[in-house]
Amino acid sequence: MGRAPCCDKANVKKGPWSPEEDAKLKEFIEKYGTGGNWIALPQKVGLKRCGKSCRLRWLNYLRPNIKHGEFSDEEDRIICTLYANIGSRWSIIAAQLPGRTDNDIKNYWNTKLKKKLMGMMHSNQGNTPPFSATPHTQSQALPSLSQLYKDFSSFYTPMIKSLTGHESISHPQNFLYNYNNNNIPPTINYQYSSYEQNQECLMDLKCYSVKENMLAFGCTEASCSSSDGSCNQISGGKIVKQEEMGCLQGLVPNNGFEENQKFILDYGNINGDPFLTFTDQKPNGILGNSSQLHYDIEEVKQLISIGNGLINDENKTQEKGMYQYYY
DNA sequence: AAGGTTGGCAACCGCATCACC
DNA sequence: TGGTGATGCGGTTGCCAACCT
Repeated sequence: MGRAPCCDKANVKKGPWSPEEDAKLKEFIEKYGTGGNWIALPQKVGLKRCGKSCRLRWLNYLRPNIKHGEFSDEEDRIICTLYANIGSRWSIIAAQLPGRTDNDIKNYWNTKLKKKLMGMMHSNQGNTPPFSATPHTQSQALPSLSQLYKDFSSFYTPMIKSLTGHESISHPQNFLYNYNNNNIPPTINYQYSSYEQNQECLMDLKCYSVKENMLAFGCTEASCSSSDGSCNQISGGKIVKQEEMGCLQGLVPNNGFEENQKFILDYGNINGDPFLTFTDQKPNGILGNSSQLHYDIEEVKQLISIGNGLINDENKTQEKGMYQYYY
């Protein structure tokens, strides 16, 4: 037996809203609010509409400060950046764009922005992306990190330039290469913080400094100002309490990873001292502990290419999963 | 001018999650 | 703590206007 429908389908009007219906709904909500119950609302307002339909109409069209019309370049850039990081989490993306609704952004992405990006990619050297869309298998050799960087630079930099206005990303600026995650094409995240300057915030994502920048997905502010000392951050699309994110409390020793979890590898080089940081990511997207280890680039490559299992700093084995390289 | 095609967008649907009892 | 209803989200549909042939 299926669940009961939220309203009497036979007696509700569907399709486009009339100006009269809009006016009724708007006036009622502005006067009395929703009362926390959308299902009961249409009856109170005197509309033959489903509660869900009323909610949608209000949120996407009638509520104050809704922005309609053309998206700015800045909005384009934010959408592209967040989409590259978190995918089609439209509500989270919308939260970063005041006045825009998730539906608006979704439609805009599907009808215009995606095509615009594809156009840029295809016009770039007339080539397909230099990264294999085939999921990585154990028998495949991973490309070297320096090769990844070269490929990335030559293929994506013109596109990024057109989106951001930035000339180029120069080594050792960090970028994120999302390898073996079954996305086609593999996702690229580009970031601009520099190791030298140890910037707290990346250019457009308001991310953390290098040590914590694996937390960068959709973060709001690096600082915390709420009265109780806690605050919410968005990580991997999930809102989590800051204190839940071990990374923010400093680098803590890693004691191994749970099975089938993802992790992020952060390769860097400070004053000629290469390091590898990996951060475990729970299945729900929350990032947990991280450790900083000192390997050279060949060791990193070797580490990445070893087979299944868990990763920790003692046995240097790894699980299959999503590998995100920072340079 | 008319029919067909495409693009844009509002709205709907079904599912997952949340909140409350 | 499990059940139930409400809410929120993302994917999809369908309508309409603009454009093409």
